[in-house]
Amino acid sequence: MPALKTTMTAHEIGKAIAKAIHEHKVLPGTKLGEDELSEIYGVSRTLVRSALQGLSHELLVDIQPNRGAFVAKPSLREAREIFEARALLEPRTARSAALRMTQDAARRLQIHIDDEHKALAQNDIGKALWLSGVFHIEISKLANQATIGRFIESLIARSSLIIALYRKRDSALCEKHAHHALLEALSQKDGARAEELMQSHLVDLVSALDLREKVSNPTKLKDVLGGWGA
Amino acid sequence: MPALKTTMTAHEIGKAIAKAIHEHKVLPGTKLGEDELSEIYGVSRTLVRSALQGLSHELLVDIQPNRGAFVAKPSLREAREIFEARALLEPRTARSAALRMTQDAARRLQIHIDDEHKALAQNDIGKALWLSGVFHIEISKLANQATIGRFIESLIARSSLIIALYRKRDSALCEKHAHHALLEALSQKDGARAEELMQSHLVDLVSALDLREKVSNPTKLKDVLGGWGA
DNA sequence: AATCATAAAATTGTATACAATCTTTGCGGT
DNA sequence: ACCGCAAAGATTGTATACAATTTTATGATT
Repeated sequence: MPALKTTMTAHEIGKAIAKAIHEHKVLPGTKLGEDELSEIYGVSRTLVRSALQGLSHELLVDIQPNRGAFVAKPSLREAREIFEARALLEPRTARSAALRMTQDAARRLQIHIDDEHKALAQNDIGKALWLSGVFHIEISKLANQATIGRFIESLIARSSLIIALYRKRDSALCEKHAHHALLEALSQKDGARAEELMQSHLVDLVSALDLREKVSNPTKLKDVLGGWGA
Repeated sequence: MPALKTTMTAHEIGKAIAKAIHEHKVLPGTKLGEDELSEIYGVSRTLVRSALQGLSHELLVDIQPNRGAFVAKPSLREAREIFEARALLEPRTARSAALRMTQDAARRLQIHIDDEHKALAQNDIGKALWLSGVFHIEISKLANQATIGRFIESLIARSSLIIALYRKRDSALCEKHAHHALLEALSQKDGARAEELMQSHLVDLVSALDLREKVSNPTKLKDVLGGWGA
């Protein structure tokens, strides 16, 4: 058992909060009070603030001056942009990953997929969501392009916010077979197929979202509620 | 004249340092001491640290634990990755920008180009470099894709580090006409041409760099210096 | 009862104080 | 002279104290 660390670093705290966000343990809009967090992690507000500023830089939390930090609520516009960016970056990255694929990587990804299935079997949606994101990140790491990989990582983190906000009712999260098929293409070093699969996988992800403009126009509130006593 | 601000915010300090880096006022590897900066900007170390952490997140500065912050020195590998990423993102973004081009934007970009020429005429290389970067950023803003725009902005900022480290001797920075040609294509809403021009412009930028692997292998030092007294 | 003004409480923003770590300097030994 | 070691100095890391702002609670007025 590892010696218990005396304190957490700001980076670790940020990671912990990011994971909670990714797992939908805390939902968009949730206030992240500094005192509360410093209590939780047993550190002073200094480190908490540092962590929150880091998350704010990744657009995972929204820091409002003098009001505090809140889990970000990406707009519809941002949501669409993020998945457009993913559609631009990830398929190409999957292709690169396929070309550099190794036996060892395949084994690790297979274990990862098994974990995803286990989490789903236990109805641990949050964990499944997180693992699903990590799967995409692992692929981008295989492509060995740290720069683009960082972008993808950032996009995936924000995607979890979008799923929390805009998921269609009773839509499956990640089709079980999608990741498996991807792994297969990668294992066979079939770059073209990996690229295609990733592209369609992302389309599927978007299709599980409702990114239509909301019609609720406040000025029409009277129309809706006007006939209450008639 | 605006009322003189009592203090700078962390964000403003970060911007100021980033601009100095971009303009090659401070070169890669330079130590950014906290006391020194807090003296310069007239704030406590708290804000300086916040600013440095922000810059570190953008990979513009490298924070070494217990040792301090230094202007980042991207490796050859990173350098190549960054321009690969730019080649992936910017041409497509230029195309989008062309489709949304307005008279007003054209005017602003023209003024921008004039400023670039002025800076070059005055031999103010630093300012010219900065303006050149801002030109690319402005185009990406026109594309109206904030997400990808942020990525591009980050890549351009890091590019200035790469230029500082790897520029070939006496290579022209930005061919004068390149930006002008781009503006022309944009003004004509010729997306395809803008995309092409941006692509070749980036190729030109890379060709002004020396991204070959350095041959200096420490084990061969003896070979090089062995014959000193013969 | 509802609303606005005001005061108290809570929270964030910044500076400072102290602790931990690294760097430099000076000394003694070989 | 040169190397290693130890103490002093300088710098970063964290916590706390105080200031500024927002939020909530209270109460007077219409």
